[in-house]
Amino acid sequence: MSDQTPEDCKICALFCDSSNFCATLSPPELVSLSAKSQTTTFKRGQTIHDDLIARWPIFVIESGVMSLQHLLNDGRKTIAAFYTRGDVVDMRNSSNRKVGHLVALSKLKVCKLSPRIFESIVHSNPRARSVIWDSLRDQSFRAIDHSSDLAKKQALEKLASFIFECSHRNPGKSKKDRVEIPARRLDLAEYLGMQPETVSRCYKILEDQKIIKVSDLSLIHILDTPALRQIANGARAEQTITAGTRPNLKMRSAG
Amino acid sequence: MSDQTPEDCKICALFCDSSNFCATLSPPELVSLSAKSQTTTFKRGQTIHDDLIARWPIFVIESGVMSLQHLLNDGRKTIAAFYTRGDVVDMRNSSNRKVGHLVALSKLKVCKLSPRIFESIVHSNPRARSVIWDSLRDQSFRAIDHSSDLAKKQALEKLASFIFECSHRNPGKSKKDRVEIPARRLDLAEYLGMQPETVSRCYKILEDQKIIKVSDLSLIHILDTPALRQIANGARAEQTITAGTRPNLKMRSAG
DNA sequence: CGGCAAGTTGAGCCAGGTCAACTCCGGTGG
DNA sequence: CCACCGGAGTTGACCTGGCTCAACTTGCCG
Repeated sequence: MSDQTPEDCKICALFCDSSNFCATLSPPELVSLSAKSQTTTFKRGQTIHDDLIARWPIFVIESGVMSLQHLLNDGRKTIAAFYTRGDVVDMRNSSNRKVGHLVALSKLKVCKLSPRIFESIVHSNPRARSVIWDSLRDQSFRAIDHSSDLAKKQALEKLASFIFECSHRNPGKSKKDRVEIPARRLDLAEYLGMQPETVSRCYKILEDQKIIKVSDLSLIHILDTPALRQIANGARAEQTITAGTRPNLKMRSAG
Repeated sequence: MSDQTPEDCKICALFCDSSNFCATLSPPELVSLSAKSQTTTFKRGQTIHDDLIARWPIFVIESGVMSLQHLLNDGRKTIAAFYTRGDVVDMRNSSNRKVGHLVALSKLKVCKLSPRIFESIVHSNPRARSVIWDSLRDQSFRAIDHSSDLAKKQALEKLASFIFECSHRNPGKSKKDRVEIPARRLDLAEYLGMQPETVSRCYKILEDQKIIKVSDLSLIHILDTPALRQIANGARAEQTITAGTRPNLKMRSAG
């Protein structure tokens, strides 16, 4: 049975991650899906063009990070959603509505699936259907969560939420207290609806309060999970940006 | 054939609206779904309890408006999503993740569907599956759109976007320029991540600029669609809240 | 090593949050 | 039928979180 599994699939995100969508498939299904699929890579900043999406509306993120961006008329940019390893992106209605541009935020590898084969597998295999349905529903609720973060949370609270979101989204890699942030400060700001300067200041506050430690621009250690959770859930920090930085700055300039 | 259609179904939102999900069903399918479904009504402000959702995780909005609310620890409330007539709500993963509370925003009638029958229809009927899948994907993209509205738009821009969102969501009722707003000011504020006072001020600006006319708290007329569209798409209004109201207020107090 | 892009720090300002007073309206009871 | 009440909405005045702009530092790539 395993000897029938195509080689490529053994390392594929859809096979290993993504709640094992491909692992629910029978070998013949897997072979036929694999035969009609293609991987493509993108460099950071590259946009996935509309005509490519029209031809291959369904794909899986193999590695790297992809963003769905919206642009306002005057140039303000928003990252409306992130997709990471194992996420299944289904753009089959992108022609009906203006969903935005897909842009690679890092070196990105995607596996484009044949819509026809995908559909026929979803039809015939109830377990596969259930997995893919759950994943789609999960994306929907993730977007809803993100909306509510943006709606009422303050900058510090949004950042704290985001750290937990990252930690939940790659449970393998992060050993609970180590969280990988898959984006640059600028991207992060665009996702959280704030300015890069503000992101930077918020990180500083969390570091000063010994709640996190920023080892690298893309890797942080959570030192005090309950405190971070408190902030993320909106137990309104008495230390806001103003209260947090300005006294510190004064102290620093005084010392 | 039509004599086999259960009476209840003829007026059901899932049958008439919702891209005609039920209309794709064969009479026997419809009969079996109908037999195992139940309608329930809620009053404004009522929460749909978790145990009800656990037993009936899939339902359709027949009439009225339902909201998905998130609550922060210090009491700040957000309406993360609206559901209106024809929307299919699938909460089958609500146990895995904290999705929030479902609260009726008006007199609400929902039709609870048997998950088992629903699943079997989705399995056997490709057209029904495609319709329901599209609808779920649409909900997802709607949430993503909403995120990007909240992330970078100013208050006035968010309100303008919201008016278009309402107009698109019940294309039947609104005769292009008449838009029904299905929520109170307070709910609207919670959905758009702003204060009721600010919502009120923004309406006033749009009225003063002769872009809309508010006939009733829940019904507005769009007088200048291009201008409203401009604002919604972020062609940064030179008239912000401050610039809009304060001069007016001065004029008023001077006159 | 030089040049550019990303990130950080600082200072000032403004959009919108906050609080308080007032109006409007639907329901209730006398 | 009107007096009263309470909750929703509106208006005004003030205040602040975070945006803006500018200067600086850091890190990456050739």
